[in-house]
Amino acid sequence: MSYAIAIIDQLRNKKFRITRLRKALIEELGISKKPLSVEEIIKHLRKRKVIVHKTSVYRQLIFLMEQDEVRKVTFGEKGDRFELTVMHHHHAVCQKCGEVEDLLYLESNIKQMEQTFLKKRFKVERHLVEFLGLCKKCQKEKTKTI
Amino acid sequence: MSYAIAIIDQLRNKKFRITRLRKALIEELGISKKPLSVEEIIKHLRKRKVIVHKTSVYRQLIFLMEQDEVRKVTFGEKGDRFELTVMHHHHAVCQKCGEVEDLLYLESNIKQMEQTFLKKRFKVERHLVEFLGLCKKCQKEKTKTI
DNA sequence: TGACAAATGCAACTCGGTTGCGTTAAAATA
DNA sequence: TATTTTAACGCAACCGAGTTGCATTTGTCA
Repeated sequence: MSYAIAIIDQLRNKKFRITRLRKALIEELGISKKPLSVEEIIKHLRKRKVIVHKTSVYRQLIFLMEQDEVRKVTFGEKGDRFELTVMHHHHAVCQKCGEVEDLLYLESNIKQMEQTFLKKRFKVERHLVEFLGLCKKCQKEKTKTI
Repeated sequence: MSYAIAIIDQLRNKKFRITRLRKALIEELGISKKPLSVEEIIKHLRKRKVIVHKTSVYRQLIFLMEQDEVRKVTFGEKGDRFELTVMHHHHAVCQKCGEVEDLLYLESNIKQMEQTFLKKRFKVERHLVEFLGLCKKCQKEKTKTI
């Protein structure tokens, strides 16, 4: 199931243009199981014959973040990664094979932590909760990590 | 209370040289209440008359990370930040005034989350747990965030 | 279909971080 | 304490993710 159609509709209602890039980018993020780097985005788009300049991708991502449709996440690598806001959750990232697992089962823990802030009167706008390590497979064939 | 002396001693025992920069850097990280950026490190060192090139700071931080005495953390900003491993905990970062509060009271939540991974056989090597938002003070005088 | 602003492509740029190499200074030895 | 060795340093040049300015293209609406 993809969230892309709803997002595109919402943007159209807000009178924003639906360009080839904007549409394809939202669709790609909507079907990706993990947050994507700009490099990955360009590669994926190329596969579906949408050839774009990195500048346009960055500007598009900034636009979508302003509309609160996209969020930046970090796995402690060099570059940033991006995901649809509606798909926001947390990840276990294998440092060797790069496999990403969604951590749906942590949501209650995170909610619980955010309760703590209510008491402290700190208004949480954003959180980073990611776990980096080795997946089951890669623990066996242990070599160098990324 | 500073952790610097113990760390320096340990390095000396491992036959590493204790240079002016190495010593001053460990001491600065040891007295800082928050993880520091390289820019901040250079500024702090300058105040105590230790003038160093950014290259040396980066190399020193890489060395200290290899020795597992220092960790890289990210607050979702441009650059990275660094802290002593023994001081590792999590933070609430105000996006306006930059104030950083240690989240000692989250440790039990994080331990709990890591329990989850034991069941999944995912070996956690590192985690990112940071909360970004507005502190009590800045919520009142609300303007632009960083 | 034409007009117009929004979005795009491209070149040049910024800036955090890295690399190569010649120089300096910790610390072991005499 | 002077001498030797080599780890650590400073500097210049570089790398690459992300940004900016501007001319060109394209989505939308009359």
